[in-house]
Amino acid sequence: MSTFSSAADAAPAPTPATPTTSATPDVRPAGDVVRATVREVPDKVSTDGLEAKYDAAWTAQGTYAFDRTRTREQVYSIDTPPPTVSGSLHVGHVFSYTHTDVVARFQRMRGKEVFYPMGWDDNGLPTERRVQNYYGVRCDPTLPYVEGYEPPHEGGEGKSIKSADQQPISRRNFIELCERLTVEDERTFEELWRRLGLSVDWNHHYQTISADARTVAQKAFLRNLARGEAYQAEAPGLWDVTFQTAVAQAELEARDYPGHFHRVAFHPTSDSPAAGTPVIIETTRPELLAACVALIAHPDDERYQHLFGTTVRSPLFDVEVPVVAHPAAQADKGAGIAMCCTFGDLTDVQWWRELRLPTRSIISRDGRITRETPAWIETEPARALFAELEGKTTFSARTAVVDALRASGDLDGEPVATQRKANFFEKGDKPLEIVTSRQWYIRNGGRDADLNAALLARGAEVAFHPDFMRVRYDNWVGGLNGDWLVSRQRFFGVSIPLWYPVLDSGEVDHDHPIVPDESALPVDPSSDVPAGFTEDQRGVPGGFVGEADVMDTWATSSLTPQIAGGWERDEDLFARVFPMDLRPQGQDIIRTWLFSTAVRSHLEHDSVPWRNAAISGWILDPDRKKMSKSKGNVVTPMGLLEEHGSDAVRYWAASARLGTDAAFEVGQMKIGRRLAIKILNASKFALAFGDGEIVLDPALVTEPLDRAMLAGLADVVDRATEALEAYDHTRALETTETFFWTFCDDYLELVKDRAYGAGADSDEVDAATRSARVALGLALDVLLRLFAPVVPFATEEVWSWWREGSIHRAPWPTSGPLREAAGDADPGVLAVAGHALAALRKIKSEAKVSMRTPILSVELAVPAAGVAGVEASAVDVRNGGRVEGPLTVVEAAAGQGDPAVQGGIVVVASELGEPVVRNRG
RNA sequence: GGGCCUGUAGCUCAGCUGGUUAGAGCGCCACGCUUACACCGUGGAUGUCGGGGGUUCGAGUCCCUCCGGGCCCACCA
Repeated sequence: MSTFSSAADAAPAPTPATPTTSATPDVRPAGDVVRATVREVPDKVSTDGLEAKYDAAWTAQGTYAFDRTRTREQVYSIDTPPPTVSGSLHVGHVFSYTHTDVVARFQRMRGKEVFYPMGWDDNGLPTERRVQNYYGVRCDPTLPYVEGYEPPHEGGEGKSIKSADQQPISRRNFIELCERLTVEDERTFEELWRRLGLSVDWNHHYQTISADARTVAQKAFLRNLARGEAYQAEAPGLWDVTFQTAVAQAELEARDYPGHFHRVAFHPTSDSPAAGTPVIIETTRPELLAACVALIAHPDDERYQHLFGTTVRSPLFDVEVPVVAHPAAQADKGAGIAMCCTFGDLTDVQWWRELRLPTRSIISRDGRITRETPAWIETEPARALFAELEGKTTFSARTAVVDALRASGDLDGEPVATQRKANFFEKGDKPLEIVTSRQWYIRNGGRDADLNAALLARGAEVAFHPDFMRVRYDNWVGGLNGDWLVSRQRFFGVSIPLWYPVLDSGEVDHDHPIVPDESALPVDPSSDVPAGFTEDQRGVPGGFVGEADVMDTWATSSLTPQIAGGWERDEDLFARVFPMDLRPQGQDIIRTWLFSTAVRSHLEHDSVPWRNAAISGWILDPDRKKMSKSKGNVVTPMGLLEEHGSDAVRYWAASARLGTDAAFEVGQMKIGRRLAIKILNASKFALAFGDGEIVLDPALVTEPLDRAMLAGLADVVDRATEALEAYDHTRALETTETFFWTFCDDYLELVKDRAYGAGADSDEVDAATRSARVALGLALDVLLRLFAPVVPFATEEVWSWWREGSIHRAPWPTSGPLREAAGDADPGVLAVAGHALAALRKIKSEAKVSMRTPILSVELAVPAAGVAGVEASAVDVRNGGRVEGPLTVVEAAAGQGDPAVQGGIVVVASELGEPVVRNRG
């Protein structure tokens, strides 16, 4: 499958089918009043089926199609996280992708042309495992490509297949199977995203294992190599014995690991001043005793001064090792004197390097003790003992060594259980070992203070949302202790695009890699042949060998802006979208994805990759634990959307701030559903008055209450806009929502009768009625657009009743026209009128009668500040409260009334009419 | 050990630069089928703002300290 199939590649851009697909500023010449005609309002509104209806409509109309003729300034580009296919999407994805979509929709309505691609991450261990099990194959890069290959079986879902039963195939065949398998996953994922209402331009999607992505990854690597930013080194490094691959610092995870302290006696040599007194060290890894190269204590440690410069002999293996001083040794740890082995941990590596100690490695790459007795073990009993350890796992070797120590009397006391921390590969389940190997690195500031400072400065150029997430970036960059290890000894992935000459001696010359021409990318060195060579020269003296390693999956994902933006493939597009505006992502991968992307962009483009980073929080279980992928599967995202509706689920997601963990709460979704339904119903009502023509002319709004409402709405628009500009969608939603409920509960009730035209005898609509109708139209017009980013389906449905085109291409509202209509009206008038209405309702509620019951007379004591407001809206208050007799307003005495209850308005006296009883069938 | 976030009504959360008597929704109680909505409406009850100190005329908000949750880094002798 091609990465960017379609419209996006072929300039010019698709012409939007509807005239309003491009946002225009919400400014119009005076007198150019929008006249909307209401049509087709359903008798019974519903949110059901809106997802399918509008997904189809948006696709057909190209509502979200990216117009690539726009300039960089007009574009808002998003570096979407590519979800791992072969995993499954869970509620956490729905949560964070909704946040991004809210931003995308807002920016689009603000007039930006939004570049919002979708990627699929199908390059990595999850896909590798899945392809193995599904097809019963495994990747063996030494094998040649087979044209038209068919796997032994298909659909071996669920159970894993022993590697012996897997058919070995070439890397290229393996990648093809991966692409075949992930097509289905991607279809499922796309269905979910469409149903959720992500306003992605589906013409722009990519796969991290596609030829285009591989080309970008390899090209960027070759550029790094050419500039000296990529290099190889033979060095001890962290190694996962299960996956048998080197592991990068960023993939480490410290976990608790049970172990034991063992006190082990070393014996000073006969010429030592300490001869005769054993030196006791403590170790949790006695199985490494044979790999001991020194005992090390802190230079200031009084206890060991007399030993520095002398030698001791190890127990059992009888190897002579020096006792040396090094400041990294800590007097308060263990016995204060450590056994340095090559290599037990990273401190050992440091000592080995700085003290120039010999290398005595006994752990092989499969995590077992070497199968050859090392030369430095000389005595016969020692060699015999080691022979027994050969091939054992570290676990059983430890038992054997401890037994031998106990037998020889060199174990001081019995092992003491302890809980220690060990480094694990985040996807592995055995502690990492340290083995020496040749690996490729990319400079990331871990060994270079200048580069480190430059990358910290890049971080400072990015606006983090929320800002405190920047600390994670700074801490990580500041704490780096080595360059980025990018080579992996895996079989599936993007190849490191290099070959090496084979010398006449038959040795491989790693120092002079053979580099492909960029035009030849992507290459697979295990099956492709470097220029100037032929396949029969592979692996023979005078010929070449291909680099067997693949790149770290982050080495590809760190280039998502380049992959999605068309770097070096579509430079015209790239110039319009890069550096991107937004990187949305989870907080857990700041040190990996976010940082590595910053590194690549800095090195290749001397630029930040994006200006903003929006970091979403976790979804927590009801028991406040992070909802893991496996647990998340209990509630499938599609099930959620089907049960509650997409608008409802989006509402739940949008209610949580960026960077803050949120509870998985069905209740919040129900509220969202209620909001969506309310939007439909209130809109239906607001559009129901008059002859169906809504004239959105601010000049026609004359009534104080209507003006007050619009003045309040103008404030809401300003506040919501400001919040969204600051990536605070929660505040924008809350502000809008609060206003909306007041609008429904109070304003609609107050204005209802006047809008119907009650009291107007003639066909001629009087000014007060017209004022209400116009105000309703203006308010609805704005409210719908304010809600559109969060509740795209219900708002689009309402829009379709009376407006042209998609609301999602309508301009974001501005407060200008509302203020024009409101004049100098005080928004407080609506609040006061609402309080007065509530006071009247309370009379009926306490009398336990229907709200339709008329009030024959009432006297209200209103706080001084509200008197004018109640008087100005008296007609509406009377209508809303069904006051059929006198409504008297007096000023409340100081201390009278509770401001928290009906704004301090107190009913002094009231008389109710006969309760209205009416049964509607 | 270092750092970040967090602790407000039974639940989920607002509370911006310190300023009347601390808010919302859900849930709960009572009432009401009102020509937008019963997937509804109306009214009501509910808080030692984690504890303790301090600054201030005034602290949920600022400072110190302790306690509880979550996370990141470091810690493998």
